[in-house]
Amino acid sequence: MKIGELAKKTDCSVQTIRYYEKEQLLCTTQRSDGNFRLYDEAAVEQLLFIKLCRNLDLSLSEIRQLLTLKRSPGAQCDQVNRMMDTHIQQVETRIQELVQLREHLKVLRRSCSSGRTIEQCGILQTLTTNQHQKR
Amino acid sequence: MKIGELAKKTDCSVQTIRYYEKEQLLCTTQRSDGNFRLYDEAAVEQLLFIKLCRNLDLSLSEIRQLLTLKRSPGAQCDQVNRMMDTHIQQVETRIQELVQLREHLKVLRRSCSSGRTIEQCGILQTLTTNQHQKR
DNA sequence: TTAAACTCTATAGTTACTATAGAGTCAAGC
DNA sequence: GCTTGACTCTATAGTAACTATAGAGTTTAA
Repeated sequence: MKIGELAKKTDCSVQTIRYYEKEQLLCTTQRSDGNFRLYDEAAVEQLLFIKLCRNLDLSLSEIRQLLTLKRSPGAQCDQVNRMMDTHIQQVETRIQELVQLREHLKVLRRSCSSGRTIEQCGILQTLTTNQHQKR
Repeated sequence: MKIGELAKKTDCSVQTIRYYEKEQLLCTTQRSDGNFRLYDEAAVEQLLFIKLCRNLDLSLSEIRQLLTLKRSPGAQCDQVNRMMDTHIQQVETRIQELVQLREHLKVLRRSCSSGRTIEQCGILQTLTTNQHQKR
């Protein structure tokens, strides 16, 4: 199958597939006489695996590691578990940051109302005041 | 004051200050005989304002708009309020996405335990299975 | 006077793509 | 055989908000 068909099957853009190849997430494939990339079912599986990982917000580098690990089925899988733990922790941290940010934004928003001028704007006043607090 | 002093006063890197100037968040300043940028207290205030906005995760483009608005003190400030509302909504959405992602990751993590091999790894098995769910 | 510390511009790198230009390939219809 | 359209190829630039570097010039203190 050519790249367009693979793209359709996996709901991935053609450019993204070529990008993944360049980034070593997909191996270089056979080429046709006219220099077109040719793929098989294994490529579909691999690409779907990559997509699932991306949906989990794993980086391409992390996915690359997972793909490497998959190639040694007898090795310990602790590294996979550790990667997930670290990743979960990062998501957790980001959620907490955003929750705080949201509260900060809401407080700020409440300091203004409609019908005011820029000069009277509670938001701009707060941001311009010299109390320069951090996140 | 030269750029290094401004950087120290605002806890901003020298490169970032030059970058902000290029991006029109800071106006071009006077230069010394030796072509060094020279700043005054107003620049400190402006840069601190930008930093506060960045801490609120506002984009440089949004900050640029705010700075423009600040220059017409008589205009209505509804635009500022709308920008905040939109921004709060975006943060809200992102939090919800991340909370879902976290749950998904936790479920996945529970499918594996220590001491397994790659072949037995619950995480990799789940990701390799053909149930290709979306986020 | 000379060395250290500072500043300047311009450029490349980061992440994970997306978009484009310009060229080649292939299949179907005339 | 020829043309047209759909597809593919490579290479390059753009995105956001910086960070890092090279190579040059300036200033200040010893």
